[in-house]
Amino acid sequence: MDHTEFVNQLRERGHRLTPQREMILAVICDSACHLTADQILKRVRKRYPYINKSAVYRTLDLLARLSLVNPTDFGQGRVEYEIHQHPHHHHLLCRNCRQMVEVDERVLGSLEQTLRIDYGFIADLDHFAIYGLCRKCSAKPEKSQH
Amino acid sequence: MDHTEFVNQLRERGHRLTPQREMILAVICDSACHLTADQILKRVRKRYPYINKSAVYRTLDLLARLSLVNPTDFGQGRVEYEIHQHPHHHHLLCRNCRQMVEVDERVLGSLEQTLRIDYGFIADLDHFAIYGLCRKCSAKPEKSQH
DNA sequence: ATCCTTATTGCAACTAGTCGCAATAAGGAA
DNA sequence: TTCCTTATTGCGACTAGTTGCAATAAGGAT
Repeated sequence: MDHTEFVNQLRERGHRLTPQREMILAVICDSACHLTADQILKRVRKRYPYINKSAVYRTLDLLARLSLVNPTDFGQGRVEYEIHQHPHHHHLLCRNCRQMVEVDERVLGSLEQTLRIDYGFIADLDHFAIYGLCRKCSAKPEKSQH
Repeated sequence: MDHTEFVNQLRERGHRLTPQREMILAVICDSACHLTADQILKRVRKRYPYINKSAVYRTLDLLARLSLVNPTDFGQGRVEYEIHQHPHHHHLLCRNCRQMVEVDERVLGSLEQTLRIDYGFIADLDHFAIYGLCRKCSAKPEKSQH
């Protein structure tokens, strides 16, 4: 995926395009999967070793607010970023085997609707992963789950 | 709420009862609302100034694994603990006014069922808060949401 | 091309939480 | 009561992420 459209988005919405931001966006666009802030920092440093980690955190924060990247909170302080995609998918994370399953966004559709209609609450359901036990691990006896 | 039943639970499940653990449980039982690890540490220190923060984190971890306390991840690294209660409630957190609304656990019942039936995934839906905009804030124009 | 405003960066100090390891003490056995 | 095993604690060093502030530079105006 080309990152020029993301760069344009940034400019169009009144934010400055700095070399740091451009490099961070390029790294995220080039990656097929989720990246942690630290992985992004390390990859940017291959091109420009002087980049500061504050710039990375602040840029990721901005890109998330602009919905250009999507952070997913996997709990235990693990947050991973990926380019914002449609249709969005949610993440089921097995706490036993650590395997991650991606599910269609429609799975959370009725929850979103219930919260909106019954509570007037416009929920943002994209930002967390759901913990639990996957099909395999829930079938196993407790013992093998160490 | 008395904490002796929680202390007994600990012992019955083969864990040692240390003064540190007893004090941590007492603090959580005495509090009507959620507490962060740091708040718990500070309150325990009023009784016993020498307690170490590692002990607090490790105890909270243990109590959560035993389902005696319930940690809720509010995102941005904010985790708060409360005594495990039935029926459980979920947390809706407004990202604009920071107000928290508690909703009945049944609101997430059909999601839990869908994940179990369609994906064989036994979800633990108690551990996170749902971000979004509350009724008041979603009605306001964007401006006042600074 | 130069200037100007102010958004953004780098830095350094800070907070929250984790981890390995040696010392301690809980609680069962003798 | 004393001993023994080993779970638990305290410590200190570490990681991830945040923040205030001075220096820098993006990009619009002249």
